[in-house]
Amino acid sequence: MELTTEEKIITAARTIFTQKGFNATRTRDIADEAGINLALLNYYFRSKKNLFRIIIEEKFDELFGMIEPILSDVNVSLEEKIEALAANYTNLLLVNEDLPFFVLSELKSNEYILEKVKKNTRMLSQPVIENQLKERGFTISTLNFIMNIVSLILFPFISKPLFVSTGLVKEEDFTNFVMNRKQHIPTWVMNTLK
Amino acid sequence: MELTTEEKIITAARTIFTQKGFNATRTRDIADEAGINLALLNYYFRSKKNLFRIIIEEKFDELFGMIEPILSDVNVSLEEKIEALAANYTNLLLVNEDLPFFVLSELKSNEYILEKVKKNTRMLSQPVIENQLKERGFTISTLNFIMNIVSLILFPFISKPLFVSTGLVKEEDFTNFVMNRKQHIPTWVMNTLK
DNA sequence: TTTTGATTTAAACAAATGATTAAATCAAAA
DNA sequence: TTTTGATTTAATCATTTGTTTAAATCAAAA
Repeated sequence: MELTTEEKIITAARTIFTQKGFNATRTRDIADEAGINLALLNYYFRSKKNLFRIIIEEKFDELFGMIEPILSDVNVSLEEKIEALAANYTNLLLVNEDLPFFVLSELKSNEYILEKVKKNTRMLSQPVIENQLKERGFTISTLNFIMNIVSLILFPFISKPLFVSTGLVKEEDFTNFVMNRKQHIPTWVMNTLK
Repeated sequence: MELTTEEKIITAARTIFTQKGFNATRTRDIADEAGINLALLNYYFRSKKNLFRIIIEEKFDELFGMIEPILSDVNVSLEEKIEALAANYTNLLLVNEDLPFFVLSELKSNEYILEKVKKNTRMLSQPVIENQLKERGFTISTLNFIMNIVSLILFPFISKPLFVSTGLVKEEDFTNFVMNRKQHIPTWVMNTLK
């Protein structure tokens, strides 16, 4: 591998921060995972918090970057929007299972992230959706529509530890489970509109 | 107030543990919240972990205690089951907003809770639901049926910080938002079955 | 009142942990 | 080869935090 020390640290930080969150992460664990000396972490990134910002920014964009472009496109029908969201998110989260929990968790405890959300809050795709719902004669509120879509897509990933530990879903079946849901969610959501 | 020292500590622990989780909670914060000396906490409960067990056990039962009796009752129709779950959970969580996130979070990091889940895993109301779905000619899998209900009910509480910080939901509207959803969820879920 | 055991307090300990320091090493430029 | 600046290391520091200790206080029994 041809990673610089800096890249090794970031890679390790990404792994451990997303797994354990900011507070539960030890700088020593990052150093070990990266195979470097502890002091190097502070030498390159000044502080744990600084390093964390890089990761959370990256993860945040991964999770929320796609939703706005899809929802606000007037040329994409409601059906196509749900399909695109279900497909893209499921694929993303299957290789990044900790992502939703991580972001929601840090949002609760991290001042900095709250600010970031508020800035990027042109999540105002609402008008477009509102129009499309009205045009088709659907009476559901835009907020409920969005909440339902996001719930059905994200919640299985957030609650996976619960469902696996109860035995309701087997670890090895989880991928198939969400891949299958991905295909049903558009129908389910459209059916709620009638 | 007529609380014993022991009760004051438990009350304080409940507040702080559910808000911050096990790791982020400081025994000193519990002591302060309870208005007692730090050493009393160990005098009465031996350790932080011990105190935590009492709280998590309690909260765990609150969150999962109701689901099994409702789902496994053969005399309760599918519609009534969804209604009961939506109503009971919404009411419970409105006065306990941190509960779902807290339990899911601790489930990920707490060995002890995993064991507790596995024991109480006679969450095998599956056969009853499976029958009721089959009888009515619905082809959705039992697992998807349960996952959809739970997602639609719980996710708004888990994602509240996100939706509030984006401005999609105003803090003061949240109660109305979920009270309104509570009434729609049974219809939405039944519509996914067609 | 005296005694006894439970309760409470202030102080301190030990381990964990983020950060810093000073010295060692290395690689490129002169 | 020597020099210079970047990189890396081992050791240490300071703070936080769960827990313990020893003494003080209090309330009930004798």
